[in-house]
Amino acid sequence: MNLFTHVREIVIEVLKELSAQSVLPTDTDFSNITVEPPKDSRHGDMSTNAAMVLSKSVEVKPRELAQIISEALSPKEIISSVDIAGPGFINITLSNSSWHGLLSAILMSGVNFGKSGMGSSQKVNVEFVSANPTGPLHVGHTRGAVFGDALANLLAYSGYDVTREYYINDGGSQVDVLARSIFLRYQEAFGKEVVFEEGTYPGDYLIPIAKALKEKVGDLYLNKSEDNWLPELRNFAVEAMMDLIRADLDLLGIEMDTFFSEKSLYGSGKIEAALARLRDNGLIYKGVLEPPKGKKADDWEPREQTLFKSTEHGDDVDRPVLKSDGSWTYFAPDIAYHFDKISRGFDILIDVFGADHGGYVKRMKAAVSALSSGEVPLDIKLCQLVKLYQNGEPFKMSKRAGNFVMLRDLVEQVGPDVTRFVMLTRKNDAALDFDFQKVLEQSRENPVFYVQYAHARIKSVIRKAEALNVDTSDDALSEANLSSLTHASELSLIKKLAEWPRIVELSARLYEPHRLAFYLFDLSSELHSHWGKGVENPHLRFLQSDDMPMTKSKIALARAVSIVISSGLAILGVQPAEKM
RNA sequence: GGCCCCGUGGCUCAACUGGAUAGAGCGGCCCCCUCCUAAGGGGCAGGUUAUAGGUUCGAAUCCUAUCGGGGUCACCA
Repeated sequence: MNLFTHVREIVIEVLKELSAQSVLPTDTDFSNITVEPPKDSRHGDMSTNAAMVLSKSVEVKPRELAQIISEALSPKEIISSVDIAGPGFINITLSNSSWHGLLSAILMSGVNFGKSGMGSSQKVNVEFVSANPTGPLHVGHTRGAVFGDALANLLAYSGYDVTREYYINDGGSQVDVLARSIFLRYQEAFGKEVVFEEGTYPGDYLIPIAKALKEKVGDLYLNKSEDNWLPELRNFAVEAMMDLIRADLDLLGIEMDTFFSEKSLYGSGKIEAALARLRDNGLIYKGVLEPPKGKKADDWEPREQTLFKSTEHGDDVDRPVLKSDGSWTYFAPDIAYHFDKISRGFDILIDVFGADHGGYVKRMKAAVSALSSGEVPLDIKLCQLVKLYQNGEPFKMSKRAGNFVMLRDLVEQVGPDVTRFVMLTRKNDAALDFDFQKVLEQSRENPVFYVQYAHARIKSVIRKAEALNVDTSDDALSEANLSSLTHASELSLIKKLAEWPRIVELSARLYEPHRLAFYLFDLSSELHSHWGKGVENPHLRFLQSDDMPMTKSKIALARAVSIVISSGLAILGVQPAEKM
């Protein structure tokens, strides 16, 4: 139940009546008309831009048109007053009873309040994390993991049929490197001295993997040359790495629906099929690329390659799909992978990439556009880098020294809730500063605790109400006498709750889950503020020990707030606190 | 040099994709536990939204240029 869309319908209805009366042209376009909460609550409950949007087409000054519209609007039942302000805003104040009706509706729909059919069961594929299977996840992957998961939750909540997917890059030469690195650790496990040269992975995490290998095969590979063990070790290594990665994701409560192997594309004919599709559209040709402009490219030399004409679909230059030696580039299987997603029948594709893959966006979109004849939209959400700080100092991570901060370390220290919430309290395309020490030492100042505390306060007060024999089931509460909730502070809490469905819808439409985190913070702030007023004014406390019907009404309000907080936290993947 | 992202109080970030007097948190200063959880509440100070033009009823938001910061640039994945 979204009160804002409801009121918007009323506004549109009124406008249609006006065009029937020839005040407005019959072909007027109403699509730009919005009904929103005004920034300043003194302007009323809802505000519409209708007069300003339409004034030009009818050649009437905005304020005059606003006058006409507002007169037609005022008799409507749920509206208590209409004002005109500023350049032509029509400000609407709803009757208290309509707010009470909303509160009752929230209690009756419970966790379903805010869910919508907006997605109309369209199939969405959200691909995220997709880290190379060469080691455990580190902090850099965490943001994309949390973002993708929250986005998937949000879309599912909004009526989409969501698949979470992980693309395993197990086809390339980095897997050879991994296998060789494990082989070194394997030799080490037999007491051999080994040297980790440039181009190997020296990380400690391979030691237990090598031990497991030793237990499994004994000294079978020990003094053998590479061609005896490389293929087997590749598989062994990737499986071991994926176990690590799955365990890391599990720490954050993330569960993928599909793991898609790059390697499975080779030899399946799928790469050939995808490229054939492009070729049929005249988008594959042999040619020589220009050297990158302005960039010093000492080692650049003209080279004939097989190219995808991605420029026809918005890219800046055409992209090679075959290397000059005739083998696939990385791009080729990725094209096939996305073609596979399309042929699995997804209506919408979303890729969550790290910012370092920004240069990859245009070509991927070009490929999907070409392969689906523009039918399947691909949205790529880039998560900017996470800059780690320790005591305000930038924390250096070095690949060479192997001192990456691992996802596991992070989650074990600050917990999954803080990790998730903090990562989501930022727009995905803005860089994120994450101060280890700050989150650890000043955890009480962290927004996640603020929200959880609000929830815990409500739970506490509900427990006390139950001790006073108040029936706190949602059914009972929805039948409470809500009309006794007339204080401005109580009403503004209800009004904040009314925004929930539209925040969900907005966030889902823009693929911006961070908006939910900010909303929850605002709602919690409203709750804490209301709570604080109870100090001065005992009539505002939730528990009125000498007036049980009144207590029940106020508990109904508290319960509605907790419903929305827990729905919101569930989308973000954060636990609501019962007690603190 | 090309492309992508960012630039908003001392610091970290919002701002409902063009709306009204640009909002929060932290830090600073001042108040509030005889009271449902003070991990909280109330108040004060702090802004020419990097700069310069443009578009229009109206710009932090869109366009152009400039300046800063980050990312990325064919035979790696």
